[in-house]
Amino acid sequence: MTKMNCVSRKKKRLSAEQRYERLLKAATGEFLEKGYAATNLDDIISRAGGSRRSIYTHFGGKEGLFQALVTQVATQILAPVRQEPDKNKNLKESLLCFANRLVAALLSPPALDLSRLALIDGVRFPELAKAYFEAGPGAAASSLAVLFDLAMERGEIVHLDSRLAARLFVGMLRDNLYLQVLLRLREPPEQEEREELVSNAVEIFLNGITRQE
Amino acid sequence: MTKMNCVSRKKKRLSAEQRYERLLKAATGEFLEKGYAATNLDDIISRAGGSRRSIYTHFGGKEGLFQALVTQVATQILAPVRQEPDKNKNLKESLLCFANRLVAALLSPPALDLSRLALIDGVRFPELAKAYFEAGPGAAASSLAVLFDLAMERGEIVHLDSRLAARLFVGMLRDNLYLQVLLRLREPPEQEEREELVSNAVEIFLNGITRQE
DNA sequence: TTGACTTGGTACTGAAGAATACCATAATCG
DNA sequence: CGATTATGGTATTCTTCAGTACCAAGTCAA
Repeated sequence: MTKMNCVSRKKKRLSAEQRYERLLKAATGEFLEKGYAATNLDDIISRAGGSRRSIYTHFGGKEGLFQALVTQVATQILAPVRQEPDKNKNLKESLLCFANRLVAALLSPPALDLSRLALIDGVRFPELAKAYFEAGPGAAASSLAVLFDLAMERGEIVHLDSRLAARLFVGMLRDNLYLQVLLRLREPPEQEEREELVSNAVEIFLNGITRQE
Repeated sequence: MTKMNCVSRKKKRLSAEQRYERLLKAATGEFLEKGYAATNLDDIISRAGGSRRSIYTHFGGKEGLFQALVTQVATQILAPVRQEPDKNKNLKESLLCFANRLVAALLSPPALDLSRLALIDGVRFPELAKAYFEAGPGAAASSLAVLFDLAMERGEIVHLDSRLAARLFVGMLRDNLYLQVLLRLREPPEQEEREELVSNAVEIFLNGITRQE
C-alpha cells in the first residue's frame, strides 16, 4: 500500500535487478541482526517489498538467499580490517596505526553482527565461518606478520615466528573488553577507551619483542 | 520399552530427584551441543527417559529447564579457568603455569561448547552471557590482575594498570588459533602446540612489562 | 490494442516442535 | 490390600514458518 498514488492505484513493479538488490539488502539486515534460524522470510519481504515468490525465483529459497550474501557481506564489512599497514613509518607508528584501525573495525556494529553471525551459523554454513576468518582476523594477522618480518630484517625486533606473533597481537586486541561487547554485556567503547586499549597493547607487545642493545 | 523385563513388564520409575537430575544432565548435553533453539525436548526425553510431562512438572517448560542449568553449568565447566595463580613462584613461573592451565581449560571441549552457547544464546538469556563471562574470562583476568599487583609491589614489573594488563594477556591467549577452533575451522591443538602458544605469549608479554635495570 | 509473460499479493500445505490432555500403571499410604 | 497420587507413555492441539499454488494486475512485444 505504500507505493500507490491515491487515485490511480498503480502498484509499481521493480525490475528484476532492483528487486534482487532490495531483497539482498533487506536479507542482509535481517540475517546480521538475528541470525539464520531466527530470521523469517516474511520480515525480509516486508522490508524489501515484493512477494514471497521473488525470493524463490531469484535465490531458490532461504538458504540460497543466505549463501548469496554471506561471502560478499563478510568481505565487504571486514574490508577496513584488511587495510595494509604502512611500511614506511617506524614499527611503533605502524603498529599503533594498524591496531587503532583494527580495533575500530572489529568493534563497529556491522563487524560485531557479522562476528556473531559467523559464530552462530558457522556450524550450518562452514563457508561462512571460513570466509569470516579469512577476510577478517586471518587477513589482519597475515598483514601484521609481514610487518614483523620487515622489522626483523631491519633488526628492530628479536628473531621470532612472525605469524605466531601476529596471531598473538591480534588476539590481544580482541581482549576481554571486546568479548564483553560481543556478548552484549556492555556497549562498544568510545574513541578514548579504544585508544587506551591500543596504546597499552602496543606498548607492552612492542617492548616485549624489541631488540635490547 | 527399554526398561521392561520381558515377562512382567515392570516399568521402573525413578524418584523425583533422580528424574530431575537425569533430565538436567541430558538437557545439559543437548543444549551445549546444539544451542537452545536447535535442541528439541524429544531428544532430551529420549536421553533422560521419562515423559514430556516430567519436564513441565519439574521445570515448567523448555525455558525453565534451560535456565535451571545455565548458571550452574557455566560455573562448573569454567572451574578450571578460575584456579588461583601460585603467588610463591616468581612471576614468570606463575604466569606460565597460569597461562597453561587457562589455555587448556578454554580449549577443552566442554568449555568450547559453553563459549559457543554463551555467544549464541546470550541474546535470549542475558544471565547466561553474564554468568559465562564472570565465571570464565572475567574471573581469570581478575586473578591475574592480583598477580600483577604483587609483582608491581616487588618492583619486578613496571607500573601499569594491572586490570588492563590482565585483560590484554587473557585476550592474547585467546588468539586466532582459539578463534579458529571456536569457529570449528580446525581441531583443538594438542599439548605441544598449546605450549608453543603459551611460552611465546608469556615470553613477549613478560618481557614487555618487566622493569629494565 | 491485444495477447503472452512476469510479478505482486494472498491463501494454502506440510513439517517441526512446544505445550497439553488423557489413560494406564507404578509407587505410596491408610 | 485397596485407594490415592504421581509418573510414564501416547495422542492431540496449537503455533510458527518454509515452500507452493493460484489469481489478478502490471509489463512488454507484436
